[in-house]
Order: sequence, then C-alpha cells, then structure tokens
Amino acid sequence: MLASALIEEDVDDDRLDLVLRAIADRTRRALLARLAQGPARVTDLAAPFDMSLVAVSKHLKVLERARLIERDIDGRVHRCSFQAEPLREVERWLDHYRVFWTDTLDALARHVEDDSDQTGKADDSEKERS
Amino acid sequence: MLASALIEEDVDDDRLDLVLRAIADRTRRALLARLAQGPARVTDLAAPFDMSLVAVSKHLKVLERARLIERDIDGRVHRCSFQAEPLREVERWLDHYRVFWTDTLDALARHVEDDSDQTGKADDSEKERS
DNA sequence: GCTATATTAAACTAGATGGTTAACTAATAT
DNA sequence: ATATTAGTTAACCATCTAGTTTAATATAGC
Repeated sequence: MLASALIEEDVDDDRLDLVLRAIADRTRRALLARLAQGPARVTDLAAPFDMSLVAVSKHLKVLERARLIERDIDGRVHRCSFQAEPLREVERWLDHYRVFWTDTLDALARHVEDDSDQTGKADDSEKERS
Repeated sequence: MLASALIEEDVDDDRLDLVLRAIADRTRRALLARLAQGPARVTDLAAPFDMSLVAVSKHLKVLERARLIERDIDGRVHRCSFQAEPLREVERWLDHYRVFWTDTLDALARHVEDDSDQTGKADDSEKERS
C-alpha cells in the first residue's frame, strides 16, 4: 500500500499546487469569473484589465496548465472556455476541514479521533480550539 | 453601491490572496493537516520534514499571516493551533462555481442568465486596447 | 551564573512570478 | 499585394519565494 499511496498523494499535491496557485491571483480569479459566464476570446478577456495583452495571455496559460480553461483555436482567434473540474479537487481538499465549521463540537471530536492513527504521536492532550 | 462594493471586493481579494497562497504549498498543507489533529509546538511540527526548522518556522508565519493558525506563546515554547475560519472564505469563493458540478445543466443555464447583467457578457464587440 | 533548548532574525542564494516592450507568426480584410 | 488584427514568443526586469547557514534572543534547568 505504501509506495503507490504515497505516489498518488504526490500526484494529488502536484495538481492541487497547480490549481491553488492558479486561483491565488486576483487577475486570474477575475478571468475565471468572466469565463464562468461563457467562452470568450483572448482580446476580449484582456480588455477590462489595466495591463498588456501579453500579461493576460500569460495568465491564461497558467489557467490552462491548471486545466481551469480550455482553448479552442479558430483561425487566429483563441476562444477560451471555463472548465470547473479542477475546482472539485479544491473542494475535496476542503472536505477534510469543512467539519470545523459545519459540525458540532461533538462531531469534531469524533473526526479527530478517527484520523488520529495517521500521526501516531502528538501528545496533544489539549484540543482547546477556539 | 459602486465605491464601497468595489473596496469590499478588494479586501476580499486581499484575504483570498493570503489564504489561497498560504495553502498553495504542499508543506503548508501538510502542516495544516497535522494541526487539524490538534495543537503542536514548532519543533514537533518541523520534525517530520526534510528541511530546517527555520524553513518550517517561516511556513508557519505564512499560515499565521493568513490567520490559518494561532500561536500561543508559553515561555520559550510556541504552541500553534489550527484556525479554520479563513477556509470559509475559500468555501465562499467556491460557492460561485460549485453550480458547475452539482446542478443540472438546466440550473447551470439559469445561473448564467442570472449573472449575465454583471458583464454584458460574451459578445462585447471588441473595444480594443493597447 | 552557565549551558542547553526553543524559536526568531538576518543575510544570502536560486529560481519562480508578474509585469514590460519588441519582434514574430499567422489569419483576415481591403 | 499589402495592411491590419489576434495572439504568442523572446528577452528583460523587479520583486517574491523557499530554502540555506549563521547569529541573536529568551527561557529553562542545573
């Protein structure tokens, strides 16, 4: 179990790194927000921003590498469309923490117990969180 | 509405930037995963990692600035504890996109329509720049 | 007081990031 | 055929990042 599981985890981490770093920039988040309304050309995407077309083009490439957008090239026009899939990865990561604000303290205690075998040690006899 | 709303949005963006960039690093995600089990000292947090204590200390400071951890200083020992609150900000951001994988295509269509007044959408007859 | 421990601070490095301008490629329009 | 448009590539720059090592600070124990 160990080797493959660890490799799997690294892959997940790689993808999470890509996606989280892609959305950790407000320009790219704005581009995504725009694209969530529907596909658009690079030039039109760049128009609202106070930066060069080249800069926006680079941002789009970051989003593309994270698979958050897809590009449909038609002649000299690149039409970009939003792809939500990678955000589900973020969602899945958040799943591990959502218990901290959705469940009761009781459920929280259960959660901590359930996962405590992962770390072994952690002498924390105090879980006085907020 | 405009001015205050825009400022608010900037604040949100600032906080999102902080939080997303904090979690966009696998070392820091691992630290959070560990801390979600319960508070821990800096030295113990650093132990599993193949990097210097100083490096981990810096990562912790990034998490602290994003308010993802709190620090309780007791003598020479800094005890760090997980704070989930900022992740709700990420959750709220994701809310805008969750519709893309939870709802039917029908609901998606509705969603796009509802928000379309924000941008005047897709076909903005190119107002070229630069 | 002296020594060991816990942690941060400072100074440095290599590489990534976010932006620029200028040059290029390719498709379209006149 | 030529000029315009859409977009990328290349080269460059300033700043940030993630790590290092060494030094400093402060507490704890003997």
